Amino acid sequence: MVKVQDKEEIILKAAMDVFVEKGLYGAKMQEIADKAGINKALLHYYYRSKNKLYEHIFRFIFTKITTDIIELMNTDLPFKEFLRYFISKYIDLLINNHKFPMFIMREISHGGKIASNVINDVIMNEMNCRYPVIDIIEDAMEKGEIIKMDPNQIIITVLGSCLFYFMGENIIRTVLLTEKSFDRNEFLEQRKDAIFKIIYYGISPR
Amino acid sequence: MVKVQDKEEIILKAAMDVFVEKGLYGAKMQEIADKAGINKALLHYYYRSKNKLYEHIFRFIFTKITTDIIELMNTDLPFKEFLRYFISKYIDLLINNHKFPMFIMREISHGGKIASNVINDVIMNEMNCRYPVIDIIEDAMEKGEIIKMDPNQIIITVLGSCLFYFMGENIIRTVLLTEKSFDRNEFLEQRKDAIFKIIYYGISPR
DNA sequence: ATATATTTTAACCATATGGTTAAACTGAAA
DNA sequence: TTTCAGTTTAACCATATGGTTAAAATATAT
Repeated sequence: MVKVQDKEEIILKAAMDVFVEKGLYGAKMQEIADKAGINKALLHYYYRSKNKLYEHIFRFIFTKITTDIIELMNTDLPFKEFLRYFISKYIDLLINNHKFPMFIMREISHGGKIASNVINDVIMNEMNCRYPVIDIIEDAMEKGEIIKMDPNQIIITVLGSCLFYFMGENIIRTVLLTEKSFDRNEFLEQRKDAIFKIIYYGISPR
Repeated sequence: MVKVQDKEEIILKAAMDVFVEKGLYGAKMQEIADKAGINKALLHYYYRSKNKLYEHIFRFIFTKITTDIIELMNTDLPFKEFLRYFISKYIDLLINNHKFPMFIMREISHGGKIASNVINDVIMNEMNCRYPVIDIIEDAMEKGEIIKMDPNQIIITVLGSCLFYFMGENIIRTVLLTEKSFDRNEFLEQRKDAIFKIIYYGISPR
């Protein structure tokens, strides 16, 4: 017989697939139950309501990617290497979780309670006010390695450049990257390099 | 009495608000009817079904922003000025339609028929195979004004840098831009400048 | 083996929702 | 004024869906 913990994990995995794919409203409890190989009543037995289950999933995913990113920022590398390292590892992260950004953004853009509760919790716990990146960037500015500007502009440019491909992959592939021989892995390796070069030299003194 | 065309516009506006805010599944016909000040039956009288209405809205929005962007690219400016102009105008566009990108992305990421039909139609009509930007970029590379790299990397970086703020505004404001005195307009003006500088100098020869 | 607690299920229930229908209303043409 | 096409509405319908219940099945302890 399947152990409780395993069963819980099976359910969670099924729920995650469906919610990530279709969002809160588009997901149906029946579909989740089917995917987990159980029936609806058991789903409610484990997770009292759709909203509870959804919040569970959202919290799990949001926490995972937040801690992953914070992990990436926790380094002593000098700025240039840090930037290269961060971009590369962040894109690796996205390759392995390519549907998460859209899922999170979709939920956040709704501005519902579920998202904001989780976000507040996670930010309270994981991030203590000031993130290390800001310090790393400001330090590099002090040393004259990069030009002075609002560090947030740099951060948003890095994140946006990395994320956009994954959020819009379908349309980008339809409109922009239309070659039949397109090699996703190769392109993403080039992408790491391009983002690093553009941004690093874009903020270097001239 | 309200004219037919006006009424149609009222309905379309209401439907747009609700669909953009909540997506296909989250939107309810009743809510759209209420917002338009009519009842459900009339909604079905004008637009036979929810899917039809949704496709109408999606097509309208997708066409609008696509043609707006193509319009921006239709210029004779030299590369440097073109890049500055494009970023500035594109962000202005996003300021005035800040919920559209998320709406479009959400739909596209589903990969449903509705989106792909519309996209194929619009791309067939509006874009004839090769976009002017690629030419502008490759031209600048020939002249040695910018370094050689896959033009798509530049395009994706520009679009991602511009779009990301609008797609993730809620979370960015929560996590990154937390000052009470934050001035959105001022920040976005700075953003135009930052994106231009980072990318232009990032792809300039050194 | 028996009793007890925990899992799992089939059958229901109440409500929400997309969609229909037939009748009533309205404005303009004849 | 009458007529008729085009509008608008209230009342309905069928289905889907989140959620409940009570009983059956299973595991565990004694």
